[in-house]
Amino acid sequence: MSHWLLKSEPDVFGYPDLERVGREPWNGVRNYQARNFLRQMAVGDPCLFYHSRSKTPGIAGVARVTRAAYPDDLQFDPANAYFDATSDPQQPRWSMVEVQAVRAFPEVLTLEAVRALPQWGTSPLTRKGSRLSVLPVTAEQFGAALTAAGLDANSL
DNA sequence: GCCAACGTTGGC
DNA sequence: GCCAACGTTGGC
Repeated sequence: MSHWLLKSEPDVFGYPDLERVGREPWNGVRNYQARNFLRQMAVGDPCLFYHSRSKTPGIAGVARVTRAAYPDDLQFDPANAYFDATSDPQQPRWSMVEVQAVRAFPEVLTLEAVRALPQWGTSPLTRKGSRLSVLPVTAEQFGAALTAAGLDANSL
């Protein structure tokens, strides 16, 4: 089992939105490195849900992968902002997974608080200028984030 | 293959 | 809203 972190802008789609809808296709990823991570995700993998471009950037909750990578349909919709005219339907370029809300953090674990966790020193998340929107986290990083948020990793 | 220009991300 | 950092594009 692998652990992941997904970034989302709460003004567009925040953790409360995921709780409201239950399951959500994680579409619109248009970065090769992030896409490759999406393709490595397995059903059941836990994900930290991160709020970016927010007044208080940080981890808002835990999600879980409910469907492994499949073609992102937005790439074939000319009316959609994520349309990619050069993607071959026989060999779709972009993938998405489906995720489900698992548990909200009691309060957002701020980026500042994440940076203070020694396990996170090597993560792209805490590196200045990092724009990777889907990234792997170690089990240690995942556990440390849950503990810092006041949750028991075994209670998920 | 290089690299400047551009558009986007994301913390502040 | 600002701007540094980044990934992508396209001229050469």
